[in-house]
Order: sequence, then structure tokens, then C-alpha cells
Amino acid sequence: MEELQTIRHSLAHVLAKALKKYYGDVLLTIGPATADGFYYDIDLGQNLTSEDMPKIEAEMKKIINNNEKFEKIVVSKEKALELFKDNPYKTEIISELPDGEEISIYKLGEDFFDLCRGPHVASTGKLSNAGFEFKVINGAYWRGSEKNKMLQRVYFYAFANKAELAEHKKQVQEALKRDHNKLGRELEYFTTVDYIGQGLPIMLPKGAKTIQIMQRFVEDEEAKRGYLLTKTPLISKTELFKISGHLDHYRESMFIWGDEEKGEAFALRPMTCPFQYQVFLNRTRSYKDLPMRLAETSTLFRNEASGECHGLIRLRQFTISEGHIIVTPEQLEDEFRNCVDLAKYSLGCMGLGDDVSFRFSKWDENNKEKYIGSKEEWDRVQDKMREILNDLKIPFVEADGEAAFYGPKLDIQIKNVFGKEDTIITIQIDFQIAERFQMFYTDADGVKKNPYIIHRTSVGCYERTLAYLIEKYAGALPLWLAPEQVRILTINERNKDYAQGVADKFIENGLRITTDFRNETIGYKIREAMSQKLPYLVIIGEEEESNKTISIRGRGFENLSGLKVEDFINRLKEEVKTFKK
RNA sequence: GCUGAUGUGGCUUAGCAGGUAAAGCACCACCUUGGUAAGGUGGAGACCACGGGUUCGAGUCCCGUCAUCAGCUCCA
Repeated sequence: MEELQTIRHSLAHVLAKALKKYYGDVLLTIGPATADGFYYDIDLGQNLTSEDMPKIEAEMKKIINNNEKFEKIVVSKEKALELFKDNPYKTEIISELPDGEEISIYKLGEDFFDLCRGPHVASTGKLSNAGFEFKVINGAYWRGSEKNKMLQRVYFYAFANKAELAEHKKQVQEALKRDHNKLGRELEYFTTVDYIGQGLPIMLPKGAKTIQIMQRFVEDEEAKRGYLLTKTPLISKTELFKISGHLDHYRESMFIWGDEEKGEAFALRPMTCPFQYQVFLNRTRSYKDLPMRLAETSTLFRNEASGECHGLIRLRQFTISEGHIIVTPEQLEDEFRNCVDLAKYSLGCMGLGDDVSFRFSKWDENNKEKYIGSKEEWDRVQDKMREILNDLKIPFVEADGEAAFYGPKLDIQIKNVFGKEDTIITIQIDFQIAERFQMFYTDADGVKKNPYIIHRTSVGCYERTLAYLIEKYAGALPLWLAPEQVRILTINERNKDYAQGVADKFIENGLRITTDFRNETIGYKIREAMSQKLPYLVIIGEEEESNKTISIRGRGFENLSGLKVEDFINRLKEEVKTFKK
């Protein structure tokens, strides 16, 4: 794998050299390997487009055919600064290196050199078998900061050989067919309307139904696990968010209206926390009240920057299975464990258990703007959380600067068909907002203490989860989540009454069915049903007047005929139960 | 918010030297249909995202807005 990284990175230099040939004034910045190739960030006076790329790719091939040597040259910092004096990006990197450090520069062929740590292949001839191809050009901020200039990022696919490249491209093509944003619209799970606005999807009946199924599942499961249901307002005077700290740290993402100076301003809620805390605050609390597990199916509003909204994954209004667990310090570990267990159970039921990864999201102690609280408190809580995670034997990665403004998180991450990662479930420890709201419980020793609060979701945001379900199953959702489980079709209208009787049996057993008794050819009706990726079809005909025949079809058109209706119904109920473990 | 691309009937697309919209699927009607992934005929449906501008004339050129997509930044 390391070798592949070397190939990719070496190719980035080849690209840089090719760009330099056609665009002499191009400013090269960095060109690292990626999961499927490499990119190079460049600053160019003009816009590079995909039409410019064939000649660049041809030039890259030429450089490879020339078998040019990568030659490492070590220079002093002063010398390096001199060599790259015309490139502010390179000089910025160099000047940040410690004084006295040897700096490596790689020469490629006779007339091109680049600042780089390496390693590279010995010469470009080693790249002759590599399969690489231009992917796309996008914008990217210098050093990932929106305060900096936006550069052009040229992405390439790159693999050890051409067969692997072809295989990868095929996989990408396949993955794109599962894109929820396309499939979800085609299969009529949701749509959007220009004049309603960004990040505000219309859930069509199928999407609404699947979300209802998930929601009922979560609410029932939470009730079993000792959660208390709450229902709190979607809006509040801004006063509430002043206390919680949202106004200071989250204002840009909030919808606020009214005159804040005169105290008559209101805001749509971006989070449920400060509302749900009022349940705890309703009267004085004893340690005997804890843990207090509060849950709410909660609609939230966040004024996302316009470029952020995406399909059902990033919205301005969404609904999450939000919950807060108010605990004593001694209860923290057990309750955190319970939350992880619920999250894993939910994911397992949806079949997403193997598609997620865990991220321990910590604060960035250098970013005091973004976070509240002292370093001591953060260290203490983060150490505690790490201890719990280690104890749970969860394989997690640590990420700085990904925490909520009030505390660290365990984020359960999932990737979409483009390979982009997002959070599907989050479990957070809040050690600060409770204090701000003066939440206390009286402990056994008679002393008033601040509780810890765990913020958590059990399937996360329903819209987002639906998106991942559509992508995971290419629209053919597991039976228990399918908005329509069985469709009953008739060969002709004469079977209508009998077919309705069959349909009633499914309904009596709590199955979600639709019927299609229209006077259309059966081939037509089957085609329509199949294109909608329905789990099962039941086709009703008759041999003679009194001898009805029933043919059952599953996904992929396999024939399940021979089953009696009653047996089939039992089989479906079993399938639902099995998937939900 | 930033960079780039895109926006033609419900869907997929054609139309681009600027001369007032074309097709398939879907929809509706009629006919047909005793059988397992596209039966036939006919019909309706688009001020070409929206608003300005240039022009005798704009889907086609220019500007702005909105929306959609990819990426960056941000985030559930």
C-alpha cells in the first residue's frame, strides 16, 4: 500500500511538471496522495478546465516515457527560501520549518524541481505501468482555511496498473447508481422545490412512511430502555439561547427574528438541549431521580451556509431522535455504555452496523473562539471519555477540533457513495451547559451538585439515515423498513373481489400492502412494481371459476409460488423480526 | 460563504450562425389483453428556473437572482 502512495505522490510531481510546461506562471503548492489517486493544488491566473487536461495528460505520459530521474537535493533553509522566492506558498511552508533543518528538494529531469519530503519512485519509468486519469478540478482553500485564497485543486485517479484503475472506475459508476439524491427522487422518497428553498425537502409518501417506521421503532425502543418522552417548543425567545451559549457560539447557524435589543427576538431551535433541561429544572432534584433519561423526536432548524445543503444528508430543517441523559458522575460510564448499545442496536437493525466507523471528537485548545470552558475541564472530561471508549473496546480514531462547543463527542461516521463521510449518530458529554442553567441535584450527602449530561441520538437524523439506507440498499429497503412491503396484483378484473379478500389478510397481520387491480396487462403491472423495487408481489389469477391461483414474486423476480397465503404472511413476519434481531 | 459546472413538459434528452419548441418514457381516452419486465391508436401537457438587458426577433448572447450537483470551508 505504501508503494501505491509513492506512485501516487510521484505522479503528482509529474502532473506539476506537465502543468509548468504549459502554464509557466503556475504557482505550485501541495500535491498529496488520496484514497483513489492524488491531487495538486495550484494557483493560476486563469481557470483550468477539463478541456485543458488532454494535453496535460499527454505531457505526463511523455515525461514518464522519458524515464526522468527523481533526484533528491538537500539544501539549507536559506537556500530553499532563495530557490522558491517567487512562490509565496512554498516559502510559507519553508519558513515554518525549524531553523537549521535540512530541506529536501526533488529534481525531476533537468528543468523541474519541487519542494517535497518524498519519497518518490527512482525515475518516472517506474510509473509506466501505473493507471492514472484526470478526475475533476475543484476549488480548495490554501491550507484549508476559508480566510485564505481559493486555489484550484486538480484531482487524478491513480492506481498501480491500468486494470485496477478500470476496476475502480467501474466501482465508482456502480456506486453512483445508488446515490440517494438521484435514486431517492426517482423512487419518489422525496423531492425539492425551487421556491421553497435549499435544504428543505418535501418528503413524499414513501419517504414519510419510512421515516415514520424508524421513528416508531426508536420511540418504542427508547420507552423499553427507560426513557421519558418530552415535547418541547420549536421556538424560543433568544433569552434561552443566551443562557445556553448558542447565541455566542452558534448564532450564524440560527434563524433569528425580532428585535434583540428590546428582548422581543425569537429563534428557531437548532438543538433541543436547553428546552429539555427545563424538564429537569421543573422541581428540585435528588440523586434518586438520576439517571433521568429524556427523549424527544425533535425537529431542528439550522441556517446552513448555502453551499452546504445536500440531498437528504445536509438540511436546514431536520428531525432527530434527540435525547439527554442527566446523570451523576458515577452513572456516567454505565449510561454512556447504554447509549452506545442503543446506537449499535439501531444500526444493526437497519443493517448499517458494518458500514460505520467511530470518531472520538475532541476540542481544539487553540481555538478559544469556538469552545467554552477551561482546559482543565476539557482534559478531565476527554480523558474520562477516552477511558470509557477504551473500556468498551470500540475501535476509534481521535479527531481534534471536532467537538461540540460544550463538550467532546463520540461520532459514529458513515460514508456516502462519493466517499464523503458524515455523522449518522452522536453521543456527547456535556459538562458545561448544565451549570449555565443552574441544574443541581441533592446528593446522598446533602450537597448540591451539577450533573453530567449525555446528549445522544439513537438513529440520528431521520432524513440523513434514510439517505444512507437508500444508498446501502440501492433503494430496495429491508422488508421492515420498506414503505410498501407487498403489492397484490390481479391478472384481470374478474379476480378483484377474491384478491381484496387476500389483501385483507395481509392488512389484518399488520403488513403494509397496496393493491393494483387495474384493467392493465399483467406484464405492465409487474414491470411497474419491479421498477419501484418492491419487496414482494402477489399475483392472483384463476384456473377456473372457483380455482384461484396465487403466484408470489420476490425481489429479483424469483418465484416463490407454492406458498399458501398464510404461510407467506408468517414468512414475512418472520423476516421482519429476524432483521430487527 | 467560496471555486467550478448545470437548469428545455412528471422523467430522460434533442434543439445552440439567435427567427417564436422535438422525441421516448410517464399521464389521459378509446380499443385490445386468460397471463408473468414495454399490446395498439389517438390526445392533452413547456410563456424553455425566475427577473432584467442587447436585438426587428432570444431556449439560444449579456447581467442579476433562485435552485441543483461536485469540491473546499462548516456540520447531525
